[in-house]
Amino acid sequence: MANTQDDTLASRISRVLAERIISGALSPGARLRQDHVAEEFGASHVPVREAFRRLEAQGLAVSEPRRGVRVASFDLREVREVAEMRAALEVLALRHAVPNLTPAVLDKAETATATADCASDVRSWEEANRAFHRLILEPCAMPRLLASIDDLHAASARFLFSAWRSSWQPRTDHDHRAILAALRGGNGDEAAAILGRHVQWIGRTPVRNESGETREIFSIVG
Amino acid sequence: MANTQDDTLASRISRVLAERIISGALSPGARLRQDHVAEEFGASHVPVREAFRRLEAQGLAVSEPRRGVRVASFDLREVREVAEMRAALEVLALRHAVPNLTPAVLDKAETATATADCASDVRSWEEANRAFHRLILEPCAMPRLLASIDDLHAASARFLFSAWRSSWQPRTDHDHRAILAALRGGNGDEAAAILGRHVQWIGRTPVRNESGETREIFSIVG
DNA sequence: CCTCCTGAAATTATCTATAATTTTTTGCCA
DNA sequence: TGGCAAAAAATTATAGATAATTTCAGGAGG
Repeated sequence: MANTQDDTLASRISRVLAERIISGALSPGARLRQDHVAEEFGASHVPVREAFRRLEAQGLAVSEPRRGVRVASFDLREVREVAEMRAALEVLALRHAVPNLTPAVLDKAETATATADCASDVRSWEEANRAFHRLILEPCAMPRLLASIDDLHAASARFLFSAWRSSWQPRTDHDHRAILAALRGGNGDEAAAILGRHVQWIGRTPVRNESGETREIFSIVG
Repeated sequence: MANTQDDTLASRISRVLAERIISGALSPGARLRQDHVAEEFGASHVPVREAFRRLEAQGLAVSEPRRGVRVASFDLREVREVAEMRAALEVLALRHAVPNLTPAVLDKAETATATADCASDVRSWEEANRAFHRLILEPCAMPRLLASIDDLHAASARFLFSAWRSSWQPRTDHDHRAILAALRGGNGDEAAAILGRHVQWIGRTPVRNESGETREIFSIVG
């Protein structure tokens, strides 16, 4: 087994459910029935309820008393809200990270960007992109700020996977390279400015729905 | 009774415990024992555990698997972190609130500031101050952002009550008035700039501890 | 054919009781 | 006094029960 030591059952359940919500395996509005989840994980309802509370706090689920828990819905307004919050907080984190950035970290970030550029599917692009942002922000050493940014990245990833369900168009991330160049040149203000603009960029993806109509779905691509 | 309908037991318990943590009735590092809490509220351990998860998400408690839950500790670095996060997010919220601000809202905010200036104790000052910030930010209509700001205000209040345990020195809040003047004059950028600087102001309070030594305790006073 | 109502089934929220594990405390002995 | 072992307490989890509420399916009536 080798999995029963580290942390609590509730947190394992919440991680698995979070992953499913982010990936889109659980659609917005879907009900999360505690007894079904409990049965699936071979657990009782107590840890399941605790997992639900965590998902609620992360904004991935909403709960109405006596009516149960549902996967949170989202719309263009929330995509914009998350983009702006990420811009504000990531800029703050970067400003504090700048004095602690080492060439080694910047090299790792460069590698992450290269990985993202080569990604052939949206899942691996998201993973590499997130790694890039994490790498350059982590040295700010502000745990509460980093935790908030992580939650916003989870929301971002959900929007992204919902827009690019299967297809993915590889792209070269010029912003990431410009940020790295500015950081290497010791120009923290410029790097922060590019990052703020970069994160707020909202991509449009044309999507054909069941009835054959073409809609545009919006997501954060940065 | 009239209290058993509205919401769930778990959320009531978490509200009461949050209130105690913020007010300082529960000190940093204090253990929260689920059975004791359950007994006090005449509840079983299940809703208590759910309440703990919410406190954890709000940053008011920390949980170590198998070792239970404790009231979160904090230090000057976290005070600074919360101040900077508040500055970043409140500025963002104000920028979006500006187009929706009405004279009625600004009048209410002015009243809140007047109430804060007259406050004779730190509790009522904090309440009025929070009302001021809420009033001018709420019209941004960004629920996720406002929820984050609320959590940061809870943390701020905790720092504040810890610094000004009993005493409180009334003060006239010139920043609040300057913000209102700028907003009335249609100068949103200036209002946002003052707000950003205002929230980052960290007050120092000399405090005498048990051994008679004088230390300085820091908190956000805005 | 659609709408509204009703009753059955499902679900939530809660409690009690219990077990296994782990941590903390206590108390003994050197 | 210090260190170790036993006892006590606490956490995490299960199982089963119950009251209240919501959901849903089907039938009566327009």
